[in-house]
Parts: sequence; C-alpha cells; structure tokens
Amino acid sequence: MKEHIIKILTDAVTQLQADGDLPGDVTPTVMVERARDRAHGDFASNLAMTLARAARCKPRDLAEKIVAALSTDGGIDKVEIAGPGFINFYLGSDAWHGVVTDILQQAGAYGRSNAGAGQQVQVEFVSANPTGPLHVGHGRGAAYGAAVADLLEAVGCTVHREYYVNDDGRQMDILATSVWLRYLELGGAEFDFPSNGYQGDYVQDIAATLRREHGDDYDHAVSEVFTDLPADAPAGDKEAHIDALIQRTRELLGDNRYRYVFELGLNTILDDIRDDLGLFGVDYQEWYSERSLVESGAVNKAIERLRHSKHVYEQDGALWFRSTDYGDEKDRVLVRDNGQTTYFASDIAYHANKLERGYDRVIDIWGADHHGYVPRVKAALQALGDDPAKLDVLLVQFAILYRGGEKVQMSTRSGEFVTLRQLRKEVGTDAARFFYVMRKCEQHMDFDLDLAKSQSNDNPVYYIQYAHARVRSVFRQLAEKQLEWDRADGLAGMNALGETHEDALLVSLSRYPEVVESAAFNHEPHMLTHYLRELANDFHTYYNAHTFITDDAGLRNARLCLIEATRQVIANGLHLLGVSAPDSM
RNA sequence: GCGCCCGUAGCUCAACCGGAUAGAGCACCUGCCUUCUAAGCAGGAUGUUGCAGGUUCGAGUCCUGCCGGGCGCGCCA
Repeated sequence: MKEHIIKILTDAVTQLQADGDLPGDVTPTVMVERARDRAHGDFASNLAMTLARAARCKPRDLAEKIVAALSTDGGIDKVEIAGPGFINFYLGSDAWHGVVTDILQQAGAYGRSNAGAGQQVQVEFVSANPTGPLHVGHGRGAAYGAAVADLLEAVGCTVHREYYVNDDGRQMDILATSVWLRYLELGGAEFDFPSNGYQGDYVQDIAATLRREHGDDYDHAVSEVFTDLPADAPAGDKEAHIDALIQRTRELLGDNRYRYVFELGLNTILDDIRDDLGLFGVDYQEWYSERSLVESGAVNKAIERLRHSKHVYEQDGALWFRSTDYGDEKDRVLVRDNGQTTYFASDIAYHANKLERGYDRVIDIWGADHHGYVPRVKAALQALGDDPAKLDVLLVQFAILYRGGEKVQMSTRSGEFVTLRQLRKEVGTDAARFFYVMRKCEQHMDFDLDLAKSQSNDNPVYYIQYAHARVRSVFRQLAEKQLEWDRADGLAGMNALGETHEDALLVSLSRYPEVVESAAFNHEPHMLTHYLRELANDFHTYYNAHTFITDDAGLRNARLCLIEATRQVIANGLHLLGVSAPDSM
C-alpha cells in the first residue's frame, strides 16, 4: 500500500514536470509514512513541503497541484491537504482485509523480506574473555546482538554470527596459573593466593577436575613455587607478582603440562559459555580463535602490511602504529618492548580478516566502556587500505539491575558477580531476552528484576505472551463447542468486519513488515518490542469488546481469521527476539 | 583537562531521514468476571523535552556554548 502511494505521488510529480509546473531538474525523494494520528488518515506525505523551495511556491499551493495530478484508485477513499502542506491519504477499511490473507498464507514468513538480499553481514558479539562465566553485563550484548542478527536475517541479509575467543593473552595465563594454584591447595598446600588471580569458585571446580583426573601428577612443593618472587600487593606490585608466578608455573610444569592446564581451563569455561548462551537462545555460526590468528601468522602479516603503509615507527623499544594520522588521540603500540604483540595487533589482524572474507558489512557489538577503541581500529583498517565505513561498531550501555528497589551490587574482583546463568534462573530466558532489548542500546538501562519476574499486566513480556495464549485458548473453546473454523469462508467474508477495534488491529498487523525492516536496518530491536506491546494491546482491547465465537458463522470465521493472524504476527515477532510464544499460561 | 554517550510527565522509557496538538507503561483514583483465561478491559492528568543562543516553512531531533550524569583517556584485555 505504501509502495502504491509512493508510486502515484512519483507519477504525479513527473506529470507536473512534463507540464512545466515544476522544474525538471529536481529529483524528489518521495517519503510516505504512517500518519501518527488517525485523524490525519492512514498515510501522509510531506512531499509538497520538501519540494516547495525548488518549485518556488508555497507548500500548500504545491500540494494542491500534486493532488490534482494524482490518480487515486485502488483502495484510496480520499486525499486531503492538511497543516503546513501534508498530503493525507485515507484508505477504505476493505483495503486492509488483504493483510489477513497474506499473514495466514505466509505464516512464519510474514514480515520477512528481501530488502537486504545479497548483503553479506557479519555480526560479532559478546566475545567475553573465557576466563570466567558470563555475567549480566554480557547479557545485554548477547540479547541485543542476537536480535540484531536475527532481524537482519529476516530482511534477507546473509548473517554470520561470530564469537571472538580471546584464547591467547595474558589473562588466559593468569587463569591457567590460578587453576594450578587451586589444584595445589586441593593437595594440601598452603599459601597466599595471588591478589590478581581469578578467585571465583569455578576455578576451584576446574582444579578439582585436574586432581580427579590426574591425582598428584601436577604437584610441586610450595617452596618451589614461591621462592624469590616479587612481593604481592599490598606491600608489592601485584602485576609483577602474577607475571612472575605465571613464568614460574611454566617452568615447573614444562610446556606440555602447562598447555594441558591452560587448555583445561579454557575449554571448561568456553563449554560453559557456549552452554549458557545456548540456553539463552543465542547461537553462533563460528567461534573464532585469537590464537589461530597468531599461529597462522595473520597477526605478523597485518603488522607487516602496516609497516609498508609507512604509518609505523619504533620508539622506546616498541613498535608503534601512528593512528593519529587517522584522527586517533594518540599512537598505539603494536609490539611491546618485550617482543609480545598487543591485543590491538590481534584485533587489527582479526578485522582485516573479516573484510578479506568479503562481508559487505561488519558489525561489532561492544560494551560502551570500549568506545575509545573505535577510532584506532578504524584507523588501522584505513591504513591497510580497507574501507572503515564497512565496519559498524554498536556500543551497548550497561544495565543496572534492581531488586526490591535497590541496586544490585556487582564486584568482579571478588568473584561475587551476578552471572547470566543466575539471571536466567531468576527471571527466565524469555523475560531476560525481552527486557534487555526493550531499550535503545545507547540508552543506560534500569533492569527491574522484580518486574521481569512478575506475572502481571505490568510485565510487558507476559502481556504479549498472554495475548498469544488467549488466541490459542479461543480455538480450544471452539473445539469444545464442536465448532470448526472455516478459514476460506472467513477470508472470503472479511467484509463482515468493520468494528473500530477490528480496523485498528488490521492496521497494526499491516505495519509489522515495516517495523521489522526499520528495526533491522537501524539496529534497533526495541522498536519491535514496542510494536508487539501495542499489537497485544489492540488484541486485548478487541477481546474484551467483542465475542469471537458467535452464532453468525460468517462473522465468526472472519473474526477467527483476524485473531489467528494476530497470533501469527505475535509469534513471529517474539521469535525474532528469542522469546517463546506459549499456547497457554 | 580532552574525547564519546546520555538528559523528555513523580518513576521507567517512545517519538521512524527535521514534520501536524511530544506519546506509552507504571504508580494513583473509579468502574467491569453466572459470557472465548481478570496475567485482561473501560474511564480519569501529568510537560519551559537540562539551560541559552543559532540554522528554516517547521527543532525533542541538526549546529555552538554552558549545566548535570555515565564511560574512556596503559607497552591491560
């Protein structure tokens, strides 16, 4: 319908240009949008206002010319000029009936489109270091990333979901060392656990596995481990202490054993993260290993490419990338004076690799605390001769949890953070997924745990799911009354509909594909959550105002078609958000 | 100090590329269950869009300067 209106408006402008009423050199972009207020009709265009200047006449006068040149047919009841020069289109109620047929025919495919067909998109999200379980801070990135990916897929893009596994850095060495120290403790050793080590219970679980499977094979005397190490905090430097401890661990265990402990820690935690995300309804096409980039030489290759670009220099024993040439605040180190490449160097290689793979668009979803990182990554891509505009970095603000009106305190250092797993158990996957994407990603968010758990109309998740379950319930009642839904009869008799509530519902249903498309291309799943709430509201209102299972078979079948279509759209929308659509509640 | 994000009703948030009288929900008050699930519905009001300028037919939206909050500013990741 919208396309139809755009077409007749475009035709009208062409007509006016041919008649000399409009300059021929202007190429208007015809915008038609849903009227916000139904008093303004169903669709509105601001065409006359945007063209007024080029046409050198008043918007309202131009609007009249356009309307005069308009060929109105196909369901348009009337066209009016209003306000400063809007052209409003009023549709007859039967213009909307076709949407029910569309929905019932297309079922799960209704709302999907090919608007983004041919576009290869990569979405990288969560990518938390595998040094511990995911916490609630990762939850928002997971829910948001999954929704953005699913939305893009719904509009026809080919989407590759990816988790970048930081399996190569110092943090992983700290984890391996922490696991081994806990293992020694389990063998009866006593010492002060390093203040910079990983303290969570999960480390002890991994250590227990090591001891269960390998007995005392990995034991060493405490004196061997801690002799001649720089002091730990508070007296000494905790960083120097842990680095020396890592080195000592490597020496005592030897390459193979150290590797084993390292892998055990990494794999256990990665399995846990994978499992956790899976239960959260978040799945990936690929888990991309940072270590594979290092081992394949891709990191060194990227550094060499930068070196050739002449934006690299040596200073203080380190190798620097002159990112300030591309607007970054300061230059960045690629290779440290100890010869180790930085995380940034891996990340350059990783992003270069993404673009080499031929994606039209690369989307990174990061926590907002990493925003300072964006300019340097884009700078590197530019220096490499890649197009930084292909990279979209979406920054997700943190969510603050509230329970009983109080902020839930989180402290990572003591290991007493709230995990995503705990959140799922407390409020359920459906509520968590929905709540996380209810707000724009750049918006600071308050996550009310009590509300997410509450089974009341305050809770938008239940409100929407309830609408879905209610439709199912109506059909169960129908069966109990020994009646059958004659779908063909209902679709043929849509003219029986015409109540205000029915018109409103039809209009809402017809909007769904537009909402999906808009939410997808703007990377704003919250638009869908708002839409679904409005749709559920339209349904509940209708439900209370009219009886669906009436004695009039024609009316009954038409209404059943309408509510089944509503159910289908709710199910489709919830599915895109990773939320279930229950048959009963 | 510099950079990025945010500031909309008592609270949590919308407002599609700059459009018409800035909208929802919650909280608060009043009604509706012998009738398809009351996890629902109907009715009731709330604004100097942080402040001050600017751009234009039109600004919550764009520009400049302030104020307030968050985050970042490592040879950490």
